[in-house]
Amino acid sequence: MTTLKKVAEYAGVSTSTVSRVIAGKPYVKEETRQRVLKAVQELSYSPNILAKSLKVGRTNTIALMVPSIQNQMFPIVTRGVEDTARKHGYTVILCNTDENIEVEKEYIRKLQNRWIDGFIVCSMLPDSDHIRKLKADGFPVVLTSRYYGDSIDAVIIDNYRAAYEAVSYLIITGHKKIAIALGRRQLSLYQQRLEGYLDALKDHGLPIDERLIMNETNGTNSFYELTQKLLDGPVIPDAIFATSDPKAIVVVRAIKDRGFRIPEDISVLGIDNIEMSAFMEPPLTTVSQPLYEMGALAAKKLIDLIDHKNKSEEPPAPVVDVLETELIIRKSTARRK
Amino acid sequence: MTTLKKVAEYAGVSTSTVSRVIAGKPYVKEETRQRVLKAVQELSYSPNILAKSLKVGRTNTIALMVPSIQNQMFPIVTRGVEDTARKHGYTVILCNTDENIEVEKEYIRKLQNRWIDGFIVCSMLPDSDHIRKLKADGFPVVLTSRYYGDSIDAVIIDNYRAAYEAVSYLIITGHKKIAIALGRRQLSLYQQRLEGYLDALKDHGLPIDERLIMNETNGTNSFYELTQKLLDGPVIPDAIFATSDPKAIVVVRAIKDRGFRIPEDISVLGIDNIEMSAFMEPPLTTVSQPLYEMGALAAKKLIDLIDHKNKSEEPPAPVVDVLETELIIRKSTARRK
DNA sequence: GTGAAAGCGCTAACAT
DNA sequence: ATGTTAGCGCTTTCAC
Repeated sequence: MTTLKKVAEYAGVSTSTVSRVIAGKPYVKEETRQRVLKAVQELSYSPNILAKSLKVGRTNTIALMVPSIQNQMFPIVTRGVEDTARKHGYTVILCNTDENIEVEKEYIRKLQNRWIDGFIVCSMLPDSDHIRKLKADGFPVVLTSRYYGDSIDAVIIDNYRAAYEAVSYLIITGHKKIAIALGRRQLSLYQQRLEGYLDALKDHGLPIDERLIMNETNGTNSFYELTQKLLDGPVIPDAIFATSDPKAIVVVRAIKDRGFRIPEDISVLGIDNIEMSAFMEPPLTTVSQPLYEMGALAAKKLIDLIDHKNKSEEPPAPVVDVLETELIIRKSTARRK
Repeated sequence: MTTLKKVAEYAGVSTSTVSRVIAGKPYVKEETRQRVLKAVQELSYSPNILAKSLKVGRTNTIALMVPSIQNQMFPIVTRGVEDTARKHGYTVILCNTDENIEVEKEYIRKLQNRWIDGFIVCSMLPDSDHIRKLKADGFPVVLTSRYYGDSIDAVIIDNYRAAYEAVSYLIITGHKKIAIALGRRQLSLYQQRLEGYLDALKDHGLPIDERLIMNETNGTNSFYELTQKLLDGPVIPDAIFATSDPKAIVVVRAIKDRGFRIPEDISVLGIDNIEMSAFMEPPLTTVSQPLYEMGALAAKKLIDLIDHKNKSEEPPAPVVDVLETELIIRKSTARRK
């Protein structure tokens, strides 16, 4: 193991000089610099990041907390985070929480202890008070995808509006009985998407039929049964608005397996625009979220927060960034007369 | 910031005693232990992992290197790795290399310096000599998905056999003109899949037609054009064997867009069994890789290597584990008469 | 059983 | 322009 000290001895200088050269600091004679660099080369020295981090009090490492990287939204967000982090010299630790608050707490407990500079949290739950506490303790935190209140920086989309516009589109294209495949209402993003759905119906003078609201019971796959039950029931929808693309996929499967055609009998519309949506049969009409940009911006904001903290500045007031969504019209929806 | 020292002072003992209590070591009077624990509680102390790591020479952190987490294989592998790592008290750093050897090198250079205990590499390229060097330097490394030679521990599948069996299935079910959508041959896994394809044809007395071999030019999407060109040409296949599921998805899209039916006109068969395969239209016949298990086993092996190293034992001879694959028959293939 | 002290490898005043 | 030195917070002999 080559250390700074050995390099210093080898080059016949002090450790501080070597440290200066490594850090690219000024005030080193060119000749000395060359001698040190030669020593570094010959001993193939590379600095111990750990020792440095211990000394300077940060690690250039951030943690990304996601419900599960297997949810197809998050690989894209993750790339946004990682690319941005790498560009700024940061490394990313990946944490899957499986929506389990205990796992989340455990990760925070473990990582907070001075070896993570900040957190990007995609897995925020309404009762994630430990995350609020983290922020309150002055630890850099940025939320994305989900958020609750303005006390923490966040990067999100306008879920209400996304749903409102999606459902309005269905109404304008002639649909009268629009069902919704609704995610867990505890998550505010689904609550908001529900409200967008309800208000769109209301504003266009369509009645709200409780029987058309499918509430997630046991994970995304539960919509398979829920959809089939709906189709077996008294009131058959002419469109289903799925509150996420993975849900739409399950809904589509269920509809086909019951022998209905998409979009001729029933239109399906999702939210997310995950890669797969374009390759389904039929390709899915959906509302695209700028997932990569969300990750990238969240990382950028987090790094800014960390920089502030390093300069011992007061953290700026939290900002919630709302990114634009876009309705992507494909073949899973059709005009009704 | 509460440190060990403060806890010691508060409890009126030495730092070594506190350290012993924290580490759960014996030789501490019960009464003292209680006093220390109380101090820990009241000062809400939690140890600085960084300082500990610097001292003991390891971090309980491993790095996972993947081509891209957006390739749908890798989220599953990643979960296998992360779940296993967490169970053993390890944290995972995620590195996307985009098949770029410079990015890979940069990550290794940065992480190797004593703050990563080991690497799991899914992105190995034939000329990734820096990874061989890593291993040769005594650094714990496990490959998965790809490997080159037996000098490094690895967890893989039998790519030759997977392809051989897949193509044999197509032949047995009556297909005569089987095309292949072949990934970059530099990657041995695709070379092996090609050989499995060729040998299956040979062993069943079918001729090899170069025109039926589509070589990846510019990423997975290049198979869209390649497939369409093939379908426009003189020799129309009755089946296409795609050497990965993402390729199969693109191939299916191209076939449909050219107006052929699957499986009536052309059968399609993939390899991977990513989640999406079951939801395509038609659901994809494919060879499943135990992706989660590969990740989990790779992590387990790596942690074993790390444990060995910690005990300053010689590393055991590398073992290449070959996991079982399984042909999953769905609706994208049909019997020909 | 418990404490004193050395030191992991590095950085950053402070001196010179 | 360069060197000296005091730690960062922890573990771990070695003494007592």
